[in-house]
Amino acid sequence: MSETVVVIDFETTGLSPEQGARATEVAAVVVSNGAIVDRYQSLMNAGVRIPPFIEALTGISNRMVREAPTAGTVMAELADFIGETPLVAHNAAFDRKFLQAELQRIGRPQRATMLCSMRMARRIYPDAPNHQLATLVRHARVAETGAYHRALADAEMTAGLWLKMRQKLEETFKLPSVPLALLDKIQSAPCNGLRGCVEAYRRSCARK
DNA sequence: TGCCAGGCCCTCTTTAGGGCCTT
Repeated sequence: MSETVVVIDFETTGLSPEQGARATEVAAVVVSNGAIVDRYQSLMNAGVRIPPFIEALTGISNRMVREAPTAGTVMAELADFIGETPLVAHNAAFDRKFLQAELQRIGRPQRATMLCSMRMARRIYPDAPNHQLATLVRHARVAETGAYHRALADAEMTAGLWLKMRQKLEETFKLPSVPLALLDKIQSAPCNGLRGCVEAYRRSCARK
């Protein structure tokens, strides 16, 4: 039994909302008891032009977005979908700033916590060639569910990676479960502090 | 094609610099 999380992924027109970048697509998948149990995905029309480089990167064209629901409509649906469930994203700092910026535009502050699968992977797979999502998916033998740089496929593969990392922690340290509180401590500790985090967690459990 | 930002992380470090990662 593991706590439910929502894995989220944004495709955007650039790297920073403060520089005018907007979301073009979002996906969120609910992960519960070791599997994806629900999905949300939508392109969104924020009324901005997608640069050619981003069109080539994601395959999301200006024409596709023109025919999509407005960003406000999609973000309201997304906010209802995720509620206050803890979130996970690959390089969460990136998705967090777009989630906050887009929700702020519709007056829906985001309260859920967000864990980072990339920070977690740096601690659990320190020997991976690098910690890009695509590399980690291959390294951890996660099923590839679609094209990279599309929101639903990236969210699903991040969810798969998340489940593999939890499984590896359980097997390596003989843990009956891996609570989010422990994962939060692991991702906040130094990269070489994984074992120390787990041992501290064991001691805290033994005292209870 | 890859710059734009910014937080994380390592090291030839901590009074800093540069690579990684996301689009």
